[in-house]
Amino acid sequence: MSGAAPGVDLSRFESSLGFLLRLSQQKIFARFFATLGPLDLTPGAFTILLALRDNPGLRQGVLANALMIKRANMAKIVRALVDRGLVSRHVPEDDRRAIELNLTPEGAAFVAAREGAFFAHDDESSPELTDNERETLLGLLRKLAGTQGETP
Amino acid sequence: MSGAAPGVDLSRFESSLGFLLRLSQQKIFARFFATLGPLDLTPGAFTILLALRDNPGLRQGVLANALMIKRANMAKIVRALVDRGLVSRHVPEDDRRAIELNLTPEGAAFVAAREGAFFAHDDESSPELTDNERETLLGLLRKLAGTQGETP
DNA sequence: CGTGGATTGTTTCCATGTAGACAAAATAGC
DNA sequence: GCTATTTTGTCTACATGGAAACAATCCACG
Repeated sequence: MSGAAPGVDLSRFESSLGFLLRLSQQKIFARFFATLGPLDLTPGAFTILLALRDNPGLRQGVLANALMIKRANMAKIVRALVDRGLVSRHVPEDDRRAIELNLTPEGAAFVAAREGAFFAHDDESSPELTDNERETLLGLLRKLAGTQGETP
Repeated sequence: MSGAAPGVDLSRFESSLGFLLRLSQQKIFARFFATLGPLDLTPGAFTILLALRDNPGLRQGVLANALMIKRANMAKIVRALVDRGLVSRHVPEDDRRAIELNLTPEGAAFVAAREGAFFAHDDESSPELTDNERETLLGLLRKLAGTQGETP
């Protein structure tokens, strides 16, 4: 159980989805940071940039819901991205409460320069699994996360 | 994509293991907190109690490694559990640096009173999946997390 | 039209987890 | 035996994410 724990009985957790998800996510993210540290952004922030690349003008709250990021936290991350000149804000005429987000030219360049490494690393992030197993896992996670079947 | 995000194109992430793991874990944990809030402990801390129930006298660092919790954080959680009277510490004679952990009688009662609800909730935590799919997912996550095949 | 309720993003405070530094103890190597 | 290195747990400073409260704005309803 948890490869590095000889002699520790964690068998009770082997059927716990919550536990296994946490462990798996931790493992994948640790690999991310070990390899892509120089990305200069957390995976979450980079995901936001990617989402804006594909969805220009998206409202902040809509993006937060889509990525399951809380509004308070999204405000902070967006603030940081704006301060870095990667994202720009615009208040739409039809809703003075809202904020629409776009990548700046610098933001677009930032994403273009790093996207390849980001996804290449993700593709190689599960050497424990065969390609077939990985695809199966992705499919099940999509279903669990509610991402399956929706199209833009 | 992410059921609640009509009109947002997140298709680029549908093959991202890191993203899907984070989303899934978030979803499962949100369900945990919504249902088992009165558990009075984070899932992680409860997991520690369960692990100690099954592994009495385990060394703190060994437990931290097994559960992929950083030493600094483990020290804090254990401190809190000790302060609550759920866990006791003992310095072993053969290594004065180390600390062995055990459940107190209160700790054991705490676990016994809540374990059923904890795992029952976990068993019901993925209504999006069939039983078969859930078993497949568990198997793949065990493989990914490196928990497969090891026995006490 | 006016009011109550809902929505949107922000801020502050809090909780949780980590990096790095440290001291004490144990181990490895000569 | 001695010294350098590693291990173990703790503490501090920091980072990250969330809850709650709030103001501004929008919407629903009478």
